[in-house]
Amino acid sequence: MIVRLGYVAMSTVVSNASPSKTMTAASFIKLGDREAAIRKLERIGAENIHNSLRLLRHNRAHDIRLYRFSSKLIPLMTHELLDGWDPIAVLKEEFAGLGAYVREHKMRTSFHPDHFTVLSTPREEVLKNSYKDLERHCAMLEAMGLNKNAKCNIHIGGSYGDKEQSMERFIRNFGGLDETVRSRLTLENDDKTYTAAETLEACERLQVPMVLDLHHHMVNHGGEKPEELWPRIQRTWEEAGEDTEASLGMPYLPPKIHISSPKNGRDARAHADYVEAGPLAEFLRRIAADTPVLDVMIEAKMKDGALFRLKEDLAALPDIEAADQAAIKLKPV
DNA sequence: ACCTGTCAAGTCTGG
DNA sequence: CCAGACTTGACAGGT
Repeated sequence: MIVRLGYVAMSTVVSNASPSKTMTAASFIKLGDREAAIRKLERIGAENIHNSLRLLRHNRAHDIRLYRFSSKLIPLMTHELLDGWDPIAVLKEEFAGLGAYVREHKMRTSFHPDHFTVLSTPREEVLKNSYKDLERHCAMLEAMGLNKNAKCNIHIGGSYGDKEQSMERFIRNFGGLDETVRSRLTLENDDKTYTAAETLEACERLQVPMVLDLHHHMVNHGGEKPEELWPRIQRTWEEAGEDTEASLGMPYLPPKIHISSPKNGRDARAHADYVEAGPLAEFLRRIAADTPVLDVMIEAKMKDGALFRLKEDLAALPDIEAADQAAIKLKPV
């Protein structure tokens, strides 16, 4: 089994390369001149895209093919103050340049809109904003010229005192999305409400691939072992790829999981600086026989710094070896 | 250069 | 019905 490692948004290795610089609504208003303030937002957006490209070059140099873009690329993109503003059209060239690099090097990229995007919500306003946010994220991927292999990952959302009913509402609201958006989504189990087994059921009903978060599963589960759910999770990925040979250099779109380690015993949900190799290696061994390629997204405070350390720690185990700077393979035992 | 409070957005809990 | 916690990187304003 080949395991490819990736990281999220920012680097702790490359300095001054934030892809998430922002502007507050208060300072937008304070500037007074609306047109000037909008130009400033666009400059920040262009800089964030430029830094994202710098990070992709860094990734390329270190064999990292898996990367999640920052959801804060364009500040205040869906804020009501900026109604009528179309930053994606304005930054068309910048987005196209970023996407061209992704395609040239056959990288796998994604977005993860933050927790304000909630399709299980009973509130009309929240749903409307969630639709808008998802549409904008997909529009950015379109502007990059990336096909359906570039996904948008979200959670099911809140339970509002009735988990089953909220799940049904999620399914209904999901159906209200445009097909072009739906076909880019993945669903991830969360650390408080919907477990991996429950998320998997939604994925099977909606025919959406599932991203298994092993850390979330550890703190929120119904007693199932992740390897027991794995064959079904893997099946949700079977139809998810598009033209993968040309765009990713792979025969299919590999399943993806998230990994992080608890910060400490007291707050088991918080993310630690680095990722412990042991528990991940244990899971990998259990699924290795039936999983030729797995993509693992690292969610640790030290970002790519944690990636390199994890790769070294994994490669030091007797049944694992390095495949390159950012991937490992499990030797058959 | 460094420190601290604040920030667009949502949900949950407790009062 | 409302305040505060949750959580993250970065701003804003201070020293």
